[in-house]
Amino acid sequence: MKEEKLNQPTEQAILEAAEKLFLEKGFEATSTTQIAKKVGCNQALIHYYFRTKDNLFNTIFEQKFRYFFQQLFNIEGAKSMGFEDKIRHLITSHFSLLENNPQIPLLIIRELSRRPEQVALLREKLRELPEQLFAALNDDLQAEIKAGRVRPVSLIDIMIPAISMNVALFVMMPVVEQVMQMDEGQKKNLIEHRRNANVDFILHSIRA
Amino acid sequence: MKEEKLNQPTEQAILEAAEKLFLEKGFEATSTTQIAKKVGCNQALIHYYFRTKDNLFNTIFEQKFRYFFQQLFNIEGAKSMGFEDKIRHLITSHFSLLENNPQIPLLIIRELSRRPEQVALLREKLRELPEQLFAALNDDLQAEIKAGRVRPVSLIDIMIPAISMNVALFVMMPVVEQVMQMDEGQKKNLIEHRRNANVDFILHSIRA
DNA sequence: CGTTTGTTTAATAGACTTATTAAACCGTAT
DNA sequence: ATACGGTTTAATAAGTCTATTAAACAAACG
Repeated sequence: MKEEKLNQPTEQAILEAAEKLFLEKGFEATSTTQIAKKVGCNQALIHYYFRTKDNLFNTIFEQKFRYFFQQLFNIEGAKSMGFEDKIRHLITSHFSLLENNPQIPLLIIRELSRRPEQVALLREKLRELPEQLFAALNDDLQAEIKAGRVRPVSLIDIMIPAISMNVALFVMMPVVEQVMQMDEGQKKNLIEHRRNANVDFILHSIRA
Repeated sequence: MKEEKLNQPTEQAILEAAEKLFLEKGFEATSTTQIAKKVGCNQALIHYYFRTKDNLFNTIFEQKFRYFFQQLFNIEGAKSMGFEDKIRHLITSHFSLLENNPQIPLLIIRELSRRPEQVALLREKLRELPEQLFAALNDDLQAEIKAGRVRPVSLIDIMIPAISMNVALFVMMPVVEQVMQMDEGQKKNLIEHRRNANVDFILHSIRA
């Protein structure tokens, strides 16, 4: 029986090498031979630990995925804030999460359509959110609207632009980087600017 | 010598089948065998007309690409409008272009990194815009700001959110569709709503 | 009717992919 | 030392992929 411990250095090394390659090139464009080469081991070893390439991919996908959404909904600390600070906190947290995992959205977009099993995973993860956060945030929003500090707008019409702006930045960044011939410093500057620009744009848009 | 006429029905059929598959699954995940099967012809015929798979892909990529950016910068009719109408026209035109070509952004994001030749193509296409439109639009913006109708904001900080919201909608739509189990009607409703919601969100955000 | 020209197909070479198998290896415990 | 466990490798099966080649086919022309 396979141990679940992962204390094996090679199994971990395979996971890490495969993660990098899958994130970078996608499932189809990555071969077990390439993974083995990156690890510095024999190709058969990949199959010894994970049996199939699909297995290996799913392991990584689920793990990255659970981590990503766990972080996404990990929004303690915003509870006692005022509305504007709460929005600011949520959006910048989302931004930072993307900054630290810039390739995950594209991985999901790329691979989800051919993997119905993992659609269920995403659906389940997404069901954890709505009641707790969404309802509370919506109460706050309605109060702000009633108080005349925010124009009448639905919560979803705030969230979609916020998520879109954050995700689009990191999904499109590789293209922008190449086309604009940006160096690392320019890229960092752009990201740093967008971190606040995105949330400011949202806040300006919803004020009454 | 190969004719450039494309009056060959099979050559056109190959282009159309390949376009669908490349857009749907990407370059790596599409085989010439699959293309031939979709066309209903022998696999060698693909190579008879295009010699290599890479050739075929590049032909399609460049064609789609030129069309996309030509449309993108085809913004006559906005000249004589007031500022708000001009912004509205530009953003909804962009939205409609994406609506009619929803897979092009993802194709570019997916394939551009491995194709430096086509980075040059994109760079060239992008250089056609800036002087004409950007400068004129920026003059309008500065006038609006001076007149106190728009808050102080740079043009790029308006364009990035606008493009991001529009692109993100169509790039993320396949995922949203699957996860939310939306039918065709719900999808249409969402798109119809976002068409105006996106531009309204921008206009609200920039007003003084 | 036969030839020519462009189109299409069958066959296949050669490279690469995933996955399996048996053998080699290596540290540990008897 | 030796036998045993898990680990790693070499070898290879079986399949797919791109691309080429030679032959079959069909329509137009002499």
